[in-house]
Amino acid sequence: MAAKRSGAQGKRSRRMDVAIPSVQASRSEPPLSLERIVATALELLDAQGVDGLTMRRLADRLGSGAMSLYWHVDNKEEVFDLALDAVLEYRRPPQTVETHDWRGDVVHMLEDWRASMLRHPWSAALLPRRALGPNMLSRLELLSKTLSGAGVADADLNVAIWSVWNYVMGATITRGSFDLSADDRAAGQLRLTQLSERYPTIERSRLLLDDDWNGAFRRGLDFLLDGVAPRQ
Amino acid sequence: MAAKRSGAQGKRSRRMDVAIPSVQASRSEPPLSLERIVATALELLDAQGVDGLTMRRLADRLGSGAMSLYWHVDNKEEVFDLALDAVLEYRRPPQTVETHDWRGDVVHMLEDWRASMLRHPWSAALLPRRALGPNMLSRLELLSKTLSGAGVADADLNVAIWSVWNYVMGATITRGSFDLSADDRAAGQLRLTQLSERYPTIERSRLLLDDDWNGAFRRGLDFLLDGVAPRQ
DNA sequence: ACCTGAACACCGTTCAAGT
DNA sequence: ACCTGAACACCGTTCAAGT
Repeated sequence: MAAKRSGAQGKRSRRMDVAIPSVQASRSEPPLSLERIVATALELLDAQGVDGLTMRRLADRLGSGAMSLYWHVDNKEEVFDLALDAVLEYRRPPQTVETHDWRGDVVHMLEDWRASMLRHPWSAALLPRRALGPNMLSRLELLSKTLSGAGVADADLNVAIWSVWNYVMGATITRGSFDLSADDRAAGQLRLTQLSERYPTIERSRLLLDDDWNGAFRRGLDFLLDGVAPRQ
Repeated sequence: MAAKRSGAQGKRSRRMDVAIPSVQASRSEPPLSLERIVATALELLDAQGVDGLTMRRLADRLGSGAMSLYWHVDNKEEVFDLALDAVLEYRRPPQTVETHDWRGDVVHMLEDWRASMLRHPWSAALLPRRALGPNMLSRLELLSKTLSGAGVADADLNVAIWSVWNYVMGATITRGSFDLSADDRAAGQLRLTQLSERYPTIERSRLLLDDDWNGAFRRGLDFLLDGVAPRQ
């Protein structure tokens, strides 16, 4: 609320609106733009994680003053929103033949969603805290349409989607954070071994060292899909 | 690494180690202690959320200087760890008769876990980022033992546990954050309606307005458990 | 239209010092 | 053993001003 100016304005203003800016003084930085800001934010986030993104650092990388960002963007949260939605863009597979393999389609969509987030490990944990951007909505729409086409009744559609959402988000958030600290996990398992009288079962199964994330994801997903929309 | 002193030391030092402290000057604050710090941190987190917890504010509520906390605690992260594990304490149900209803036991454990986190909506999003504390390990141990007793093969145990973990965490994190912003969701659905040519399916099912969280959680969980360990 | 620096009200934590 | 204040190196953002 209380929208200032900016936002959309900043976005369109670069595409030959008024005049072609005189050739940029030698090879100094190109002018600021939403595109450059988002791209650089992604770099920073990938390199330094969520806490690494700072308005000041971001501006620094862009070769501008910290406050210049605020003409293009309302606040730091908007930077997060834009970066997040950039990650979630869905490039549909090259519309091959009409498959009627809805299960395969769904699995593909979900694995692509997960993979997109894992490519930017900060993104999954951010997603549930933010409003759903257009790219995420598109993914949900496509998922919903596919499930619906697969015969899931309208009354069951929301449960199906949220179940799958919960599973994918949980898997990806966990994977994204646990993965960063493989050392911690080894240390954890060690501590577990020392306390093996207290945690015998998970010590024995080496729960904390298990790292077949992809396999576990896929197998759990199959269980869930079996229930959500039984194979025909 | 590089452990200073403190930590465990601070913890035990209050229980009549040296001498009974002279009756606290009138009714001013009791002395600092890990217990008080954690309890107050919980209050602050419940009231203000993750960003609301500040070492300075925490000390303020405790009637001490900001730096006094650092004798009891290594850093802010440790405060989070302690608060988180406090939330996850599991009070087992009054060991009634030996039930052999493993499925009921598992469902109870998972619903209790979810409910514990939802009572402190900041906690779920924190859990995947932190090392697993003793209370969480106990929960996993109990879960593991129960599934194992229900006939899940050792080779499948980790997949089963991580699947369930993923689902519960995803559901709880999502619920915890979406719930805070019911207005946003209504606004989102409104925006969706305006864009209904772009997102017809999820617009029609009113996905963003669905709020039978408990029912959806339970139904999705049943699907998953059916797959993880088929009803005998 | 776009960018800037100074300033404000915050942070977590180190350090040297108090009792 | 326990607590403290001053200080450092940061934050996000407002504001009034520059071009």
